[in-house]
Amino acid sequence: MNEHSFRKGIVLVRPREGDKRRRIIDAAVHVFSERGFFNSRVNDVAEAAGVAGGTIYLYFKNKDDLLISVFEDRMDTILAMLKSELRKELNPSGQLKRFIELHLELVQRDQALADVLAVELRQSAKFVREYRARKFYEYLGVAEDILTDGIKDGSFRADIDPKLYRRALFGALDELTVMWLACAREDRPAPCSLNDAVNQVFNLFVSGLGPEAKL
Amino acid sequence: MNEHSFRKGIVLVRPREGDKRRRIIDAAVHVFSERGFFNSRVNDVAEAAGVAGGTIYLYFKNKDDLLISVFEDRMDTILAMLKSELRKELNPSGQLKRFIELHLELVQRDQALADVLAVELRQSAKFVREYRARKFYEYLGVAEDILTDGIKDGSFRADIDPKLYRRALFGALDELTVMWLACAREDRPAPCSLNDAVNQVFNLFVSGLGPEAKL
Amino acid sequence: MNEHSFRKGIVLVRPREGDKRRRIIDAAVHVFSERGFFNSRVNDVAEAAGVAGGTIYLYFKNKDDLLISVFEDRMDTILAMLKSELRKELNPSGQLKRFIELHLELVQRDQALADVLAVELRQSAKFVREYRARKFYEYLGVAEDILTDGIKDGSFRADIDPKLYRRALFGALDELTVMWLACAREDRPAPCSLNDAVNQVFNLFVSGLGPEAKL
Amino acid sequence: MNEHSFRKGIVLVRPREGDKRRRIIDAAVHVFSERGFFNSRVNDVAEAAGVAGGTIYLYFKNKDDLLISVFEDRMDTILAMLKSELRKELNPSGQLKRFIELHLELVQRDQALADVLAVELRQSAKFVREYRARKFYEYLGVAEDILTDGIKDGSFRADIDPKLYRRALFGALDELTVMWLACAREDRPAPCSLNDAVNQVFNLFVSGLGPEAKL
DNA sequence: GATGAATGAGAATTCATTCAT
DNA sequence: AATGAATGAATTCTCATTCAT
Repeated sequence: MNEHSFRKGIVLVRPREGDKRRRIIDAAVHVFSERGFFNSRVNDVAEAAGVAGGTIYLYFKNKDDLLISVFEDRMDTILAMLKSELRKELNPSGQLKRFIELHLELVQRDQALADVLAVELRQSAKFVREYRARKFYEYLGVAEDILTDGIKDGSFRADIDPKLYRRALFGALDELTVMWLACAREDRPAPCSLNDAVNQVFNLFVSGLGPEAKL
Repeated sequence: MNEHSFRKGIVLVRPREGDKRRRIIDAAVHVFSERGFFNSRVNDVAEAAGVAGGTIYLYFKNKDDLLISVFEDRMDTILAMLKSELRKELNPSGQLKRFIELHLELVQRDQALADVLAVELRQSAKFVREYRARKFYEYLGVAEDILTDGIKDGSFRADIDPKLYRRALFGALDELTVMWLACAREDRPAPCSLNDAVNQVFNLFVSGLGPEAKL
Repeated sequence: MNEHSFRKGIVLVRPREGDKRRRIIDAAVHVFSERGFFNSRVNDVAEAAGVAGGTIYLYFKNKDDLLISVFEDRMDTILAMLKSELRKELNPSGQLKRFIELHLELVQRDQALADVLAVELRQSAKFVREYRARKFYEYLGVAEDILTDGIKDGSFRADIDPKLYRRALFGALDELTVMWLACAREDRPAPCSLNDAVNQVFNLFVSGLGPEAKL
Repeated sequence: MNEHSFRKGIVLVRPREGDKRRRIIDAAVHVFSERGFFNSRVNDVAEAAGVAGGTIYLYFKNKDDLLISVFEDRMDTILAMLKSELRKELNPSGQLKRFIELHLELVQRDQALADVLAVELRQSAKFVREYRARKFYEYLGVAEDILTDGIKDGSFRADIDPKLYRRALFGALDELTVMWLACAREDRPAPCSLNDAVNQVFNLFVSGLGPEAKL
């Protein structure tokens, strides 16, 4: 809210700036992930965040807004991380591999978040149909940029539609996410190591299934 | 809607056995697709089906059961059609292409159904987490069979994990579905023809992105 | 709702037609009168009417609508009664006296109703500011007609503004209503008999109105 | 609003004692008038007064107390003004006319206040039923005194009940007030000039009261 | 089987009031 | 004194489900 009301490095730092809002969002990720968005009560989130029910409404317009805020908050972090990491890669091929790696790493590291982003967010009609657009397209945009760069420099074939491929890539990763979450939930072991998954998806997208593809 | 399907007091046209159940399921597909499962009222479905609210409960245990029944009903049809169509294809490569084609055709032919299958089914906690499994795995199984057959007969590389690939394939198709539905909803033209989409996805999976792959 | 779904005089009369709606309105008059509109809970009304809370919402859009419906329902009855009674009077002077009499009689006969009409209805901003108009003006219109008729036939002075006088008359009666209600509430005796009140108000208004003022 | 009424760090213009209380009451008149008492939030009043929400509770016990305080504060002023003005009039007839005049002038001068006094004060159950009494009866008492004086000195008929007539007078004026406020709110022109209204009401009451009715 | 009126548990949201700073 | 973030009790309204007809 008022992020600048204290002076850095001086004693009078307002304790835990943005604390409540942050705690609520963090709690929401876990509660929504656990029970699902529609089955979670706002008070569940409040309790998990250690605040009173009404407090949620000081920071969020309503339950939907809370869901959207969770999304925005997390996506901001993820997008920043993603861009910064990809900048370290030299060529589109490396970037694509890193993109896949980062996506799947994230899923493993924070399953609750993965669940909210991959499953719960699709619930709110309002979300999928009206809001999903912005940050989501930014994420897709990152993938698309890799593809167009690769086409330009000749690492990828020129006859593909980047808009279609970025979707296919996202869909594949998203579905693997759902699979992984299901395993975790049912205490089944993951079907393969993260490394294997990354390699397989990378190979799929770069070389395809064809036996003579990859020489 | 149904007030005239028989004549009062006369023995006549007893509406076809199973008529109501069918009409309710058909209505549910459209209502759930329109408003989303959680935002749909049971009475909305009843009204759309031209039956009274209570009638739903003569055919389905509860709202969740209705959703599950929609899924089972449609999946049965789809799986039967899918299997029968694939039997006509001679080799795994042709089957894969046909599989992609049939999936995407389905989306175009019946968008409401596609929407329910692709989006709404992820919703009900009960669903994604407990139910989705059966018929959905059967669908995935069809894809997996194609892959394993292809590996066996040498048309596909041996170093792929069919369980992972079938998911990636489904995820890619699913996400394209979502994209298509979004276009339809917002009256934007679809990004490309069905034929193009089939080819691109097929190429992606069979040949990958590599420029010199498929010679 | 469906007032015509039964045939009068035949056995199969649907028991107590409009029963619930009627009972809710009757209950609302008493509950609102007792606790005040804003301090009444919808469930109080439901309980008083002997129905479940949700049932209210089958008959009324919301709490405000219930208040407005109470008003409309009662005013319809009152206006019908008023007009029918006034038709029996031969001249404006007699009608004016009867109008005053009926207004004050009503207050004495049904204090809960009087309280809702005179006090509680002024609470709902929506009501006073947007709705009050219609039926209320019809009531005022009855008074105005008497005044204009009286002016025409010479029983009342011609230099008065009927729009102003009808308001003054209503205001005087309304305020007496409030006074009477306060007495009843506090178990004080009414300040005077109904007859006296009628005569005094009549004298006040008629003598003031008379062209050569009551000789 | 108030940020510049004193200079920081300098002893200077300590805002007038009672400043906050006054500002809150003034704000309350407007906010209550605008939205109605029950629909006004305490914070609305605070904001309008330019103070923090909690500050209200340094000056008033609770929301009801605020309403009562508004009433008392305004009525004190009005009663003082009223008495002082009436003292300038020589006879009951002149006083009655002046009373009417002052009442209606008040409405025109400060419509927000008039609205609160005429409409909102009937609201709070606590109010109409317990509190309204005191200052309101003092106001009525002023009217009654005029009437009894007039009866004593023969300017008014002896057969009237001053308790009834003072109510009728107040009610008439009150209702005209409501009418005026409605016009103001809907940007309709007032039905007549203030002078006309005063004369009409005066004629209504005085001619009706006159022993041989104003010849 | 079919109906649809009735139910009542459940949830989101509001807002008067408090109190640590 | 003043603040305004936080509280949590209270209330409206919704809707899956039941059941008498």
